[in-house]
Amino acid sequence: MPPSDSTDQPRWRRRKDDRPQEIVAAAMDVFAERGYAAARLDDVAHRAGVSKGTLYLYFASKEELFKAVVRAAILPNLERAERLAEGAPGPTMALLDRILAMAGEMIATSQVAIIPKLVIAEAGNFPELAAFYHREVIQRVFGLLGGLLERGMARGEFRPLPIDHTVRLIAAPLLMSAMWRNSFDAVAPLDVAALIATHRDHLRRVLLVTEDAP
Amino acid sequence: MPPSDSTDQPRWRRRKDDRPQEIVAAAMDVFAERGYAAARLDDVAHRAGVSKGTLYLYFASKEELFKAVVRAAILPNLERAERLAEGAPGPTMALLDRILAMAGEMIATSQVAIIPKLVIAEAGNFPELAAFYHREVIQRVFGLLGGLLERGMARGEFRPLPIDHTVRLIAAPLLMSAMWRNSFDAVAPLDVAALIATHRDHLRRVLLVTEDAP
Amino acid sequence: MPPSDSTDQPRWRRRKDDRPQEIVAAAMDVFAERGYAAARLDDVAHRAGVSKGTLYLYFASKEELFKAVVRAAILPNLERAERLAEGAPGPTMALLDRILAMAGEMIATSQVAIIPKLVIAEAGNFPELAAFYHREVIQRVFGLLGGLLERGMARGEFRPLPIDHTVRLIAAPLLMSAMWRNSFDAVAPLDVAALIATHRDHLRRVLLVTEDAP
Amino acid sequence: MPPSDSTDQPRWRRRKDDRPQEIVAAAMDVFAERGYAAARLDDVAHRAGVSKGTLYLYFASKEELFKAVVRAAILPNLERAERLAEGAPGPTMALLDRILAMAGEMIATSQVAIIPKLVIAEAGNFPELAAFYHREVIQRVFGLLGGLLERGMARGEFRPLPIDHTVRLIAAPLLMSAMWRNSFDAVAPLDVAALIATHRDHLRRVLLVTEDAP
DNA sequence: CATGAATGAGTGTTCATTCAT
DNA sequence: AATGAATGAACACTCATTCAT
Repeated sequence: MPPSDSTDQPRWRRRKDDRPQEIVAAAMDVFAERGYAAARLDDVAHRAGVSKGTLYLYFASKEELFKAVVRAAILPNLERAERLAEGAPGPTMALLDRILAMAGEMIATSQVAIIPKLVIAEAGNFPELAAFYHREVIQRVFGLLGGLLERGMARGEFRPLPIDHTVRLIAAPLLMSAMWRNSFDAVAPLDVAALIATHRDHLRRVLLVTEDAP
Repeated sequence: MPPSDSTDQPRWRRRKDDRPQEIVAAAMDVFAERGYAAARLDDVAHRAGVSKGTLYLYFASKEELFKAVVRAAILPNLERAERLAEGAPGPTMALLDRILAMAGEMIATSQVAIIPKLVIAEAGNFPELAAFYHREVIQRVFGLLGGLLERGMARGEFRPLPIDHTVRLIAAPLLMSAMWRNSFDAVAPLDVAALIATHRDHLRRVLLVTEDAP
Repeated sequence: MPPSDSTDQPRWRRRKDDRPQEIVAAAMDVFAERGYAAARLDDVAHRAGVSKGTLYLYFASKEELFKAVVRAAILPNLERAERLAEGAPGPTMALLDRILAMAGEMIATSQVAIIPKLVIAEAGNFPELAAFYHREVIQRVFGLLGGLLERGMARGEFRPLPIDHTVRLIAAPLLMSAMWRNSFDAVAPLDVAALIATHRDHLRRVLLVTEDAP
Repeated sequence: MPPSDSTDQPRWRRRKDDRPQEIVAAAMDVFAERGYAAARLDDVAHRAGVSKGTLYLYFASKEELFKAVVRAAILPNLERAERLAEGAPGPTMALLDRILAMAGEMIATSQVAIIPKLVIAEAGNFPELAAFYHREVIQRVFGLLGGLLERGMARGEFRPLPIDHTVRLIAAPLLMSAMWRNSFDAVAPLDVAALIATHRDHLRRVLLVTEDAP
């Protein structure tokens, strides 16, 4: 038996404050792999290293756990993006570039890209969740992008365009990438960064006034 | 009771050849409402007006029924779109406009827009279905759009652009619309046609060589 | 292997119409042994010779099954007693004797005496059941006895007494016997018939006018 | 911080000797409301103002706690009744009246009337408890009443009657009242005192020799 | 072909009990 | 003594699938 190093903790070590996050992380894995309905709480518990009963100390039901996963995954990233966009100086297109790049990297490398797929898949069964996601996530993303567009137009950088539709058209390839990564990537992997780069090039032509008459 | 001859048809004659299609139609409704996992075959049978056992005369399992729904919903529309694109004369952008309009209308009005959501949601649980859908649907859609792009470039109508990425960027708003319609439309309805129209305007700037220097 | 006789039926023999009654009978046994909460539907199913799922073909929940048990056990006996009391001629005390004897025998020999105990035990958890039982059973029993009392008084056989209380005092020893049989009989068996006989003797002194001055 | 001396009492001094009684009192409430099986120890702990673990410092299991509730509720009242009956002078019927009145008031106003219902409901699951209750409660109640009957007969006040049955017939309305109060009182409240008063009137006719020939 | 009664494995949830602190 | 986080066995209920008719 090898000696245990100094960080060794008895396996019953109570880490009460970390538990909810550990459970949420495990749940995200399982929901990501199986979808909401097919995910088994047994698996979540096992992956979190706790018993099934422990789940219910922190989350009242599978549905509540699901909502916690959505919140935990989305909100920090959203806040990061909003901070990025808020006080920044310089050309608006550069800001938009940075936002797109950040989103692209997140989609390419992190688990959170699974969330929209999960929410969309279960929107019919959990209308309340759909409303929450629309209000707390989609509206904020759209508001963020819409603010950039308005800023660009106000500064004469962007052509006048219908904000609402353009925002959706900016976001659509991100959504598609997130979906693809969690559905068809095993069949045909997607180079998200490259796709987003081309998206950015296209957006330049669509948005910038200076592109019009080179 | 006299024996009936062989041509005798009971007046409650079941249109036995229509059964599978009726079942598939009912299944599409139910899958659309609940998602694959939460859909109950009881409901499918009831909506199709048959018994649960009858389902198994035509489909070996829930999974096979699901695949049949996907095939039945997608392939006819896909063939229609391919026919539209194939032999047509005239400017490529006009062709693309027609394809987009057709897709937009389908998304706005028909049930089939639910399919991508279902496939994406269950891709993890049914990798074979994901592969099938990628091969038989996505590849063909991408091939269709890619062919148009190549045609446009060959005729000097379109600027040279990376085919593969551009195809995805053309398709992304369609996917987003399909998703939205089946997830958040109850919360915030989407005017698909208008969104696609703006998309078309943007594409004009991105694709057409003549837009560059008016 | 001994030859099976002519009544032998394949074990999958469907006896669709009998199923609910078989299940109710099994459930009565299990509820009687364990009480409502401690009764396991697995046991009920096993005792009824069906699978657990089959229970749910006929009863929507454990609670509904419980109500069905109560109804099935009580109502036939109640109707029998009411028929006994209704059209009968002769002295009222003789009628009352017959009712008491019948009740005593039922308590002594049949399963149904378990029902009041079950209902009383669960009245707090199922107020609706309590209301049903009060309305459909207790009120009818009290009405039956009250009718006899009124008849006896009208005919000058019985002394004038407060109907409502007297009815309860007539019923109380029956209830006690039913409770005892299903609680303490293993510890100290009760001779229900003898107790009821003494009860009848006491009632004679209480009720009859002719006993007063022999 | 100065060291406290040995007589120092923290101001939050727990009355540690009262703990078990507080727990028993809380448990009685919860058992009364829900029945044994449906009662949650969480609720008991919460109502007693202690943690769930503390329960197990004083009671080895839910079953032991249940027995403690039964003992605590019944024995003091029983002793009170026995003291009432023992040394008293005067007519036996007056004594019996007082016993009945005391029992009636207890049933009408106190929690303890819930106990017989609980014991009877769980007698099947806890035969040992049933035996204990029969031995320590029922036998003593019957002994108490039987002693009164014997005294009355010995003094020529009461007619000769079978002690054992008559005791049960005296007790039955009390049991019924206790049951009713905890089952159907919400549906149809019972005036226990009035019922017991009528019971007393009936008993007078049954028991007293002088009533026979006024 | 068609039925629908029957199955039984599977899962979310509860709660008495334990035990490290 | 007291806590309360953690456990895990237990159970009601669901539903895809089967099969005798």
